[in-house]
Amino acid sequence: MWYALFMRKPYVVSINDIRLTSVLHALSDPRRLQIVMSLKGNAEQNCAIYHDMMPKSTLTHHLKVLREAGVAKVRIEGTQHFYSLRTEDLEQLFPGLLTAILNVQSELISH
Amino acid sequence: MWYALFMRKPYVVSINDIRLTSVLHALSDPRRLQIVMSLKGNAEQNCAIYHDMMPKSTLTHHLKVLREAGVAKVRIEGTQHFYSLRTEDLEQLFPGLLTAILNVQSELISH
DNA sequence: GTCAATGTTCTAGTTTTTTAGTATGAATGA
DNA sequence: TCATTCATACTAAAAAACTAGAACATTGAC
Repeated sequence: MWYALFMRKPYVVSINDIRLTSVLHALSDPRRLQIVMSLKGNAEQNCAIYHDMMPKSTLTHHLKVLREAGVAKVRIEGTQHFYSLRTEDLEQLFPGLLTAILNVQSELISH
Repeated sequence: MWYALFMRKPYVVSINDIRLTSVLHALSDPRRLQIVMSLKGNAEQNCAIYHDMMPKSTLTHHLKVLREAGVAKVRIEGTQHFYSLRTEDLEQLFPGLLTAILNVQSELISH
């Protein structure tokens, strides 16, 4: 379609629209938090590594929540999507928050 | 007083049962986060100050979520309930987390 | 063009959460 | 005892979130 050129880049939430409640909500789901933990240390992950965690459509949903909250961003390369955390943006808005969360021991994450 | 022994103590979540996802979920609601912010700096607040924010039963619900997640605790004095944050427990489990959240500027909290 | 690989969108069913009215309980003072 | 205050419990309805199957879209290789 004619607008395909504009859709190649996924919508990214402006740093000015990131809000704490949305970020906390995005991080409050065990599966999303697991995804976020896997992106620790500026890691970039392809969706494929999560496919044993959940069905594709469920994964897409969770990644969308993370993107729309401003927690994660995606880089598209061919047919593959590579996800990473918006570490700098989050640090700027909420100093120390992401670090504190990423440092939590796995036993304390969820029941 | 002798009958103090029979006084109902509110259920308190053991520190061993506090989980990050539950804490983040509790903090992800704008009204609950507003309550938490009002408890900053070891403040202790009586429920009454929140009564212009929402109906009593709604307030009770939100306070219960905060208590059950291990974010807040309550001290009962007569008919009044005084709420405060479990600052030390949270700092022990999730170093830096609560501080990071309490330091967020109000404009960045919610839409 | 056709095909396979990779993800998204659409949709619906289920579960969880939020809200708030009403009823109930516990403590206090007259 | 009785009324009052303060807060929780119960209940039901509405809203939001989660899950996942099926269809669709995009890319790259042949």
